[in-house]
Amino acid sequence: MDVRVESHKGCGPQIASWSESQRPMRQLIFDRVRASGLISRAQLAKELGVSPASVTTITSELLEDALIEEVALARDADIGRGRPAMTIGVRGRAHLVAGMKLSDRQHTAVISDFAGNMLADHTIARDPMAQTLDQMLADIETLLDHVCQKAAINRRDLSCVGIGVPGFADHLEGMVYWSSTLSARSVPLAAAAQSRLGLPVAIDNDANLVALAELWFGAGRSLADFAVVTIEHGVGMGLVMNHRIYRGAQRLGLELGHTKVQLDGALCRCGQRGCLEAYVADYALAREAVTALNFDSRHLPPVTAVLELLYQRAKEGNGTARSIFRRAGRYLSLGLANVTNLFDPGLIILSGERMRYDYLYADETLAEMSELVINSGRPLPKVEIHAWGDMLWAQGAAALALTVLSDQILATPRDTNVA
Amino acid sequence: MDVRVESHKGCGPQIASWSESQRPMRQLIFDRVRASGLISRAQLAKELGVSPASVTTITSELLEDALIEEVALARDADIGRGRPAMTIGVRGRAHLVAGMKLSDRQHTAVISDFAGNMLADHTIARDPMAQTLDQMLADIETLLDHVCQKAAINRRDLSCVGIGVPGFADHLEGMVYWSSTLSARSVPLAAAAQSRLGLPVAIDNDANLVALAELWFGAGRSLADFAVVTIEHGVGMGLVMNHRIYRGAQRLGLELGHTKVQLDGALCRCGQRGCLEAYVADYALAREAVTALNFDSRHLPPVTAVLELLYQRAKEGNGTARSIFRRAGRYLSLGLANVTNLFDPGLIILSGERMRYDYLYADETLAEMSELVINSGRPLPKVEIHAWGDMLWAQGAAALALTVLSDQILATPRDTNVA
DNA sequence: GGCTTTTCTTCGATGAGTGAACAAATAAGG
DNA sequence: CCTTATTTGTTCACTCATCGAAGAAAAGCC
Repeated sequence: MDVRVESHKGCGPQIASWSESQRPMRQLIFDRVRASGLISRAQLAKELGVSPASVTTITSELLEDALIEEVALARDADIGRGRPAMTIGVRGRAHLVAGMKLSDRQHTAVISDFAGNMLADHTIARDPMAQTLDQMLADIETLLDHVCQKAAINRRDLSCVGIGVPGFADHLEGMVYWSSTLSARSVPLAAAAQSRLGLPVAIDNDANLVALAELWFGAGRSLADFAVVTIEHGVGMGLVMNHRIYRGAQRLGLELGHTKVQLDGALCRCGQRGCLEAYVADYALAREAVTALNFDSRHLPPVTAVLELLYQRAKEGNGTARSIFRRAGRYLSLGLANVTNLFDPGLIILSGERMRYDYLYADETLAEMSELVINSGRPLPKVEIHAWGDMLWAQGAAALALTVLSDQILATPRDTNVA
Repeated sequence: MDVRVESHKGCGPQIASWSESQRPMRQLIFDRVRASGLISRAQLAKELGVSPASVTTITSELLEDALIEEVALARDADIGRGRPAMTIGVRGRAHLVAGMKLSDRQHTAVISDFAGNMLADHTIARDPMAQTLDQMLADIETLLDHVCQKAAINRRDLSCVGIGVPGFADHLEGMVYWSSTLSARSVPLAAAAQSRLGLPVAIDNDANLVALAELWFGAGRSLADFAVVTIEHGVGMGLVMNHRIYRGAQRLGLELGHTKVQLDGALCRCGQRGCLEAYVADYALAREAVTALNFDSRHLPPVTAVLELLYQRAKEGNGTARSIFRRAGRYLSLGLANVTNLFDPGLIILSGERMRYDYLYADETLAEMSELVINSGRPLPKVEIHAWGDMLWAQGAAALALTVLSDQILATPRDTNVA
């Protein structure tokens, strides 16, 4: 009957092995406790879709390991009858981590406890010049010691350090392939810092840190997917997909600042032409400002001062100054439209100190963006402006350290880390 | 001692519930068998990192359900000593599915068995005009009946139908928000086809089908991440991430064709200006050709004929014709560079019948692309050209139907589908 | 003071997966 | 030809995570 020849050449994706796809419930429960701050066991069971029995078992293990603690709820909080809930939260004192953001003009660091409470911060200024690895390590060490002193702790009390750098950083490999702050290419920063500090170190691209900060502390906490676009000395992007940072297939993607928006366009500091960055980053505005405001090119004030002056002139009604911001705004809207067309996120967060130059994000810009997004028949992504400072980036680095740390602690078999 | 105030406001992403993250081993084993074509139980255990005992248990269940079958290996295949392996493969006869690709000038369909073997195909030509939903459903029904007849099966023997359409299609909701082939917007195509055909129907954007086809049958099978760019009447894109199709955060992303490559640029058929499509899609070339070749604008030949002529002229050395291809090539390289800068895939597959106009993908274009990709210190993605026809798209649709079908069969508790 | 309600724990049951032993089927070697 | 080594596949008792049900604990309500 069935004379059809059945070949067996196979089809379908060749997916990796079994063990990787499993995320143990220990981690899920811990993550949930940390995300909630304080939560009762009953609530945990409901939210995770797990039996109360399992929650009891696992939380008692975590309590025994002193990773979480029971906290009596404030008296006025529980309304309604029934046995009052005993809430649990992450035990902040269990571990301490540091987060640092290295950038062109300053390095910032924070100390955070295991529950994500910020205990201290510190900033050191620096010259915007590329450093050698040794210089950078020295800076890192100094900064770390200062912030530890502020938090009244010893450096050895830390369990992990997270570091964010501008440029091409591979989180997984711990490599920095290029950074404006480093003179050398392909630097194994994570390993170098780890041996210098005697502490576990995790690194990442700085834009990812902002995304992580929004995911951990900000607007993104309740969202599965959103994008963060940072505009500072360069233009960066971080993307959260399904509650995770997406770093590109080979972990060096999302270089929004260097997507081309114009063939043979404006010169970018990367050496290529037509990059988005070459139209909207601070140096792009500054170099036009120098022309427009007739500066003496031999005695240029710092970039921030130039921009401040340009902003003043624009507010006063100076047409040339306005047109500079105007063009940057138009290209920004084009860049955001492309992000929307490609990633279709539900929310785009614009971040960066310079967001206060509101010409950049004027309603005009957002309206333009909506005109450049292909009309798919569905609502456009919301756009939010978060003009937070460098502290946020360092907090993202702390969050990075916390993920690495807690994953490591919880993944290992229990009896090895009873300490 | 520790007077630090510990607040418990919580931090970290708020991830969804437990049950979703689990993918049962039944599915993993089945997927692996299908991917391998023929594989022994011992090999399965090794590749999945699972004990042989579990493999025996689960495969015997699958055998009982007649989803897989034992196939004696060819005599000359087994070299080496030890008990010869008994290989298993997906039982093709277990189910049949259809895949269809609807496009402007033709509709294509294939019949595939459960193991992914193509049994028959059929194509019907049509006028490039938008249809009503009823007309499209009629076309679908006719096409399906024809291809079933060729495969000598009854329509009711099918277990699932996969359909790909150009435009904005939401796979999850089964909605088509806009398509060049449909006159109406926001059409619930999956539901409509399902009730018309009396069969389960899954739909998707057509570019995703090519990505799926590459993932199931082509170069992408061994890769976790790659991108597919299709150039036909429009420019589409499919992305595979971690062995899965990525559809954008809200499932309508990856509209590469409508990313803007020029402010106030060429007019696109979407009504906006500066879309990549407006420079490299077939209609973009054709409208320039009409000017360059001095056609009588009242009696235009079909687009394909115009392009063919343009290609001839360019090959003969006609400067204007060459410049048309040249410009398209430059913008294509810009688009590919942006894909690389954002997604950083290891491989980009260029697909589409028109890839034979090799001016578009000349070494020149690829060289240009590499100059537009930011130099991260790591190798550029490979670019492959696959000039396959519409049949590939329909095969992708069949793969879509197979994923939906097998996930559904394997996810349900076992005893309910012993039939 | 009962009664209801909610939280949390205890304990036996269940089921998925494993390890180890063993049966089966072959090649290599004397 | 018979033994030995080797590989495949199965069986079965065991572990471990999770669940359901029952019950203990701690409140408010009447």
